[in-house]
Amino acid sequence: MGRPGREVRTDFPHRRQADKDSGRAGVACQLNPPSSTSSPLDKTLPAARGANMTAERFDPASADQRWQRAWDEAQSFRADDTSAKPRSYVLEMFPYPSGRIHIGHVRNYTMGDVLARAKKMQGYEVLHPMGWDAFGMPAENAAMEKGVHPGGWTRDNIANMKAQLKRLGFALDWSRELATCDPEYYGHEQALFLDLYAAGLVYRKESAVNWDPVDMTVLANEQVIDGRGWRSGALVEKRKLNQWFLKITQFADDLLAGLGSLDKWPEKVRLMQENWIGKSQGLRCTFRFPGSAEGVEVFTTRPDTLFGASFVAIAADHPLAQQMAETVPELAEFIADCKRGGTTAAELETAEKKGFNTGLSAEHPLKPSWHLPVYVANFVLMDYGTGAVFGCPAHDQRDLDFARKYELPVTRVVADGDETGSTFDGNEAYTGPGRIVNSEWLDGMDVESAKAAVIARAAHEGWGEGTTVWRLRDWGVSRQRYWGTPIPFIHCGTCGVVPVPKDQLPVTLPEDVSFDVPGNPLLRHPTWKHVDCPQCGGKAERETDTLDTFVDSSWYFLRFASQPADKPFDPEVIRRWLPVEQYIGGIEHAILHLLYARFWTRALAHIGLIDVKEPFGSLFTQGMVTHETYSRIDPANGQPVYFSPADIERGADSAVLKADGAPVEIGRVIKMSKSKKNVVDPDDIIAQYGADAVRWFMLSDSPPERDLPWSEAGIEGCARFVQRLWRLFGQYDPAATGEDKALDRKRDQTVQAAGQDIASLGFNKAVARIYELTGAVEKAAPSASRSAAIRVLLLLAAPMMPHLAEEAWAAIGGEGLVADAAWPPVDPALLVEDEVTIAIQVLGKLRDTITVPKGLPREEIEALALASDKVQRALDGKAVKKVIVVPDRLVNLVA
RNA sequence: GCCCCUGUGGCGGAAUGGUAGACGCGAACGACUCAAAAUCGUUUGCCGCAAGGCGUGCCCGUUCGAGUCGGGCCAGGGGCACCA
Repeated sequence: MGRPGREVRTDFPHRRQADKDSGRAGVACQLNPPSSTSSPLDKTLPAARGANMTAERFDPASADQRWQRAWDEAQSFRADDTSAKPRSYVLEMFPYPSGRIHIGHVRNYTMGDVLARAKKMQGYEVLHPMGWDAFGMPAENAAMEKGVHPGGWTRDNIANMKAQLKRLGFALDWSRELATCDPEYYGHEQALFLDLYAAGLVYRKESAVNWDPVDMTVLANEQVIDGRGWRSGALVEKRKLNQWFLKITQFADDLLAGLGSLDKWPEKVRLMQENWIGKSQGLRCTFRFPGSAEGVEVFTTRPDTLFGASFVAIAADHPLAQQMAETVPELAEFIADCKRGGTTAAELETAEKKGFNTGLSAEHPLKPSWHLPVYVANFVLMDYGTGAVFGCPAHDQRDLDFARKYELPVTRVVADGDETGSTFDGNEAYTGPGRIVNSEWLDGMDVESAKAAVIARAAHEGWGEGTTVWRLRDWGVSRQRYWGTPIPFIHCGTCGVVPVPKDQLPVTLPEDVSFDVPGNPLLRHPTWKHVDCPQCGGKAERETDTLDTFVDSSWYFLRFASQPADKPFDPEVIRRWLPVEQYIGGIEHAILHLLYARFWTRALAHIGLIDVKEPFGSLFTQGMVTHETYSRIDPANGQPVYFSPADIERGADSAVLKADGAPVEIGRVIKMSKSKKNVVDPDDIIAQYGADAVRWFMLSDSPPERDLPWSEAGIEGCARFVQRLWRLFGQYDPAATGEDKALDRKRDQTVQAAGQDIASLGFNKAVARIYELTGAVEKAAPSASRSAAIRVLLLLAAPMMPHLAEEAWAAIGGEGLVADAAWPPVDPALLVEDEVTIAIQVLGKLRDTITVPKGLPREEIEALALASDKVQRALDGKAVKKVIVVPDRLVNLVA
C-alpha cells in the first residue's frame, strides 16, 4: 500500500481511510486530521477562564491565542451541509503555498472573514473554507535549487502558512481544508478529466510549444522573455509536441453570453473576458486563382468593403507561402526576415508594413474579371482567422499603410460624411459608419445592410459564408513537469491512447524522483511509466505530462462544498451551496482562472454532473497593499539601495536609517515587493499590534477595491482604537437606568448602515460608522441606553475585531461565544429622525441652516427661510422670484 | 492605436443631482504629569482681523442647484493588440 512508484491504484474510494490508518503521509502533502474536539464535560468556555475583566489594557498576545483555541474547540465555523438556514458561501481565492503569507493575503482574507462572520451573525449557514493551490513550478525550482522534495517543501509551507492564518483568527471551516497536491484531490480531478474525455471535451493534438533546450521543458508564454527562457536564458525554440487540450471553444458563445448575467462582477473583469474571448463575425470567402479551383481563403469582418479591395495578403507561415518559398529563394529570405522581427508591443507598434509580391493574382469573388495581386505580408497572422486577408486600404489603417508603400489603388467605398469620391486621399483610413459608395449594387446601403447583403450573395453563389471567428483558443493543459496532476492515460502500441480505468485512480506521482538534471523526472523515472495496457495487457507507457495547475483551481470550489470519498462531489450538496455568493481575489486572475472556472462549471454541467450555471455569483477584486520606499543612491554606481521599513525611523516628513541616523529618501508609495524592500511581514505586525489591529487596518480608510497604503502611523492608530474600545466596553453597566433617545437612534442607525456597508463590502464606511458610534457613546452620560449601545457596538465590532469582541463579551457576561451571537436587531421607528436640518440657499448658494421638526409643511419652511437675517442680507432687497423647497432637505430662493 | 478605471484638504478617503471634506491619519494648542508615554479636550480646506470670498484636474453645457449628469481636453494607472 502506498509503495513509492506504484503505478496504479485499485482501491481509490477506500484509499483515504487506508492511508490514514497506516499513518502514511503518501507522496504528496496529506493534511493533518481535524484538531481534536474538546471534552464533552468542558462546557464552559476555556478561553473565558483566562479573560481578565478588570484589565486596563487588552492584551492580544494572550487573548488572540485563547480565542483561536476556543473557536477550534467549539468548531464554531464548521458549515453544516444539512442546515435548514439560508446559506451563504463566502470564498477567497486559495493561496499558493509559497512558504509565507503576504500582506495581500491578509487583506483578502480579512475581507472575506468579516463578510462570513457578519453573515453568520445574521442567521446564515456560512461556508467559508480554505485550502492550498499546491502544485506548480516553485516547488520544482526549490527542489532544483535546494535539493528538497517538492512534496516535503510544499507540506512544510502549508504548515507554516496555516499557522499564520490561524494567528489572524479567520473564521474558516478547517475541516474542509484541501490541497490540490493531495492524491485524494487530484485523483478526483483525474476522474473528472476522464469524464470530460468520454464526452469529447478532451483531445490530443500536435501543437507548437515554447521549448527551453537547456531546462528541457515547455515554457508558458509568460515565461518567455524576449525570446529566452526566464530561468535558463536560453533561446526558446518552437517545438511540435503532442499536447492535451480542453475544448473550451465549444463553450465560447455561452461563456460570452453568460457574462451578461454576471451583474455582480466588476465591469472591468467582464470586459477583459469579453476581449479575451474575442468574438468576430464576418465572411469567410475564397479568392480563386484564375482558371483554377484553388484559391486563397480569407476572413473579413468588413464584407461591405469588398469592392474596395486592392490586394490579397497571406501570412509568412501560410502553407501557400511556405510552398512557394521552396522554389523562390527571395521569398524564403523574406519569410525568414519576418520571423526575426520582435514580438514586443513597442516593436509591433513601430514595425513597418512589409510585403513580398508573389506574382500570383486572384479573382475578385464579386467580379471574376478583376484580378488582385497576392502578397506575403508581415502583418498577417497565421493563427487568426484563415491566415489571409483581402486588403481594403481606404477603410483599414494597416492596409492603407501597406498600399501607400507599394503604391496600390486606394478606393473609397464608405462615404465619410459628404466625401463620396472614389479617390481616397491622406494616410488615415476611414473606419466609421456611412453609406456604401463606388460599390455597384451595394451603393446607398449602410454598412450593416451591406455586410448582410454580401454574406447572403456569397452563400447563394457558393463562394463564401457568414462565419464567426474567436480569439479564444482551446486550452492546452499538458505540462512536461513533475509537480502536477498526472494525466490519466496510457499509450499502447496496439490500442493507441487508452484512459486509465477509473477503478485504478488515482494515478499517483512517484516519490523517488531526482531534480539534479533538467527535464521531466517522470519521463526518466526507471519504472513509473512502464505499465501494462489496460485493454490488451501488452506493454505500454504512461502519459508523463501533468496537468496545468489552472485545472486544479477550476473546480476546487466544488470540492470545498462537498467532499465525499468515492466521488469528486455530491451534486445534491453542490446544489445547496453553489453558486459561491461572494468570491474575493486579485484582479490578476480576471481572465485565466475565472474563465477556466466558468468553463469547468459549464463542462461539468454539460455532462450532467452539476446543475450550476455560473460558479461565482458576485466577484470582488481587491486592491493591493502598498508602502512607501526608502532608499539612498549608491555613490559607487548611481543605483538606488533600498532599505526595509523595519530599519527606518520615520519622522513627520523625513526618515532616517536607524543604523547610522542619517536621512534616506522617501520614495513613491508602490506595491510591496521584495526588490524594493517595502514589505511588512504579517507575523511581525501581528506580534507587535495583535491580530485585531491588523485586521482593523486592512478594513479602514481605503475602499477595498483600491490600493491600501500601509503606514506605521496608521497601524498604531488602529492599535490605539482597539484599546479605546476595550476601555469603553469596560464601562458596560447592566444595572444602569435611564433613557437616551438620541443615542438609541444613533445606535440603530449605525447597525442598519454598517450592516449594509458590510454586505456591499464597503468596509471603510462601516469602519467610519463604528468610529462615529464609539465617539457618541463615549460622550453620553451613563444610562440603560448607553449600556445597550456598548453591547451593540461590541457586536458590530465582532466580525472585524473578533478577539477583542470575545474577550469583552466574556467580560460583560455575554452568552456563549460572540461568534455565535446574533446581529443586533434594529427598531425601524428609530431609523427616522424627528428633527431635520434644512439648508437655505439663495441662488444655489448656502446662506443659512435651520433645524425644524421633520415633515414641516413647505409654507412654514419658506417663511422661516425668509425670516433669516443671513438670507435677507444675501437677498439684498431683491424680490424672490421662485422658491424651490425640497421637504426636509433644503430651500432655494431664486431672486 | 483601441478599451476601461481614477483624479476631492498635508495624507487615506466620505457625500440617493440638494449644507463638499463624514471618519481616520497627521499637525497645532491646552489639561493631566516632576517629566515623558498613554489618556482627555479644542482647533485644523484655502484667502481674510472680520464681513465675506474662493474651492472637488481643466474648459464648455444641462439644471433653481453639479464632486455627482452630458460634451471636449489634461494627467495617472490598468487591460488588450498588426485579431483582418
